[in-house]
Amino acid sequence: MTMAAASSTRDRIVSAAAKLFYAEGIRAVSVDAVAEAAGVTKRTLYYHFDSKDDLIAAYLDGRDQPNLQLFQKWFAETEGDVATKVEGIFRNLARAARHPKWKGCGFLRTSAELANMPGHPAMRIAAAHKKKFENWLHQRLETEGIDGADVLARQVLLLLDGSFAVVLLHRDPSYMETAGMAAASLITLALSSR
Amino acid sequence: MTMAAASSTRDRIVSAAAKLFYAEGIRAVSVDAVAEAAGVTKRTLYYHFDSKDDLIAAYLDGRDQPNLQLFQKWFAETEGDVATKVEGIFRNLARAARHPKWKGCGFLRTSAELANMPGHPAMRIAAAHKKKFENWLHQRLETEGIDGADVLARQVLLLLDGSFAVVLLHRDPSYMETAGMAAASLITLALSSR
DNA sequence: GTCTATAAGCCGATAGAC
DNA sequence: GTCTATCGGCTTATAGAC
Repeated sequence: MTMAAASSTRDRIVSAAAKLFYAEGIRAVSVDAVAEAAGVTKRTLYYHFDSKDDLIAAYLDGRDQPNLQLFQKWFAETEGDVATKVEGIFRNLARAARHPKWKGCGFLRTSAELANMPGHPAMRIAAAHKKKFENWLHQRLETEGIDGADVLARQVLLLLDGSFAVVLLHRDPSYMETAGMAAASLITLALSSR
Repeated sequence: MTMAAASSTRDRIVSAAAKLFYAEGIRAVSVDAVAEAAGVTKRTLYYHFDSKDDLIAAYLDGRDQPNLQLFQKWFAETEGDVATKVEGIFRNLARAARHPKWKGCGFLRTSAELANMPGHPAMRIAAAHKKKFENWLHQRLETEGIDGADVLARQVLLLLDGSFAVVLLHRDPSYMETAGMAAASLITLALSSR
């Protein structure tokens, strides 16, 4: 069926774009390179996407749910109180960052590249992604009866995104464990004053 | 004198590059654009710099000391204990981030763009810059007799760089004040257990 | 929906004159 | 040290056939 084939082609293009954009950066990767990696011609790519900007947005949109679910899985499978479970996210992230292909957070790196285009569709997708994580964490902390769970969720997010940036710069994943300790300290402090 | 003229021309090129690279991103700005903004021809630019990569490194190198001194000034002119003085850095940064031309941290944005070139000269300059800030803060905290001042300095750095990334994404400088509160909490906690 | 072919222009970098 | 002029290649995007 033509529709099914179209959908599958589109997926292959997004998948190839995701691999290249994440590995090399958005502006460093040409539309030609994405088309070739996907095994289609440029004309086919432009049939499925209006522009390169449209393709960038599709790349980030495809990473939204998988990334969120990974964080939630790491939280869920860590045993202990909520501070320990949050610290588990940082520990797992440090492990992931030791993989040679790790290149930081695709959402943050894209937003850094598109800093001069605040209204870019990809910027809105990235902002919404980070907000979803913050809201999810807010709920987890509020369930524990923590006062100021909203502020605390933001502080953990700041430590998380800070560790993405710093580890990308120094190539030293131990900063992520240090960030996790800080997050656990702040949460424990809040728990102790319930 | 020819030497003096050469030096001044070089400075004008670096200054024009800094303005454009920071405002629009490294890969979004062409060598032609930098030359035109500096009021020289491309041939003159290539007389002073071996390559665009060389120019990028000169841009970041020129921002190293001014940025560090700004942070130190904000720390020095804030009244109070060391936790309050560190929080003063975040408060001043939040004020700076409200300027319409603010586009995050040039060092972090450059490292995000060059993530696929770990050995790039600009990456080493950026990493050294952040390390200098961390070391300076480490000394300030150690002077206060804090145990684990090295870990604490890293956690403040993580909050600082996290706030650069998050504020750039959401365009909401209040995250910087939230990060400053977290930094102050962590420092106060360490002070109380001396 | 996918192809071949190409437009129109910008990219980093260089040649050679003065 | 700065200029004019230009190279070869790559860029996003499109025309038109099937």
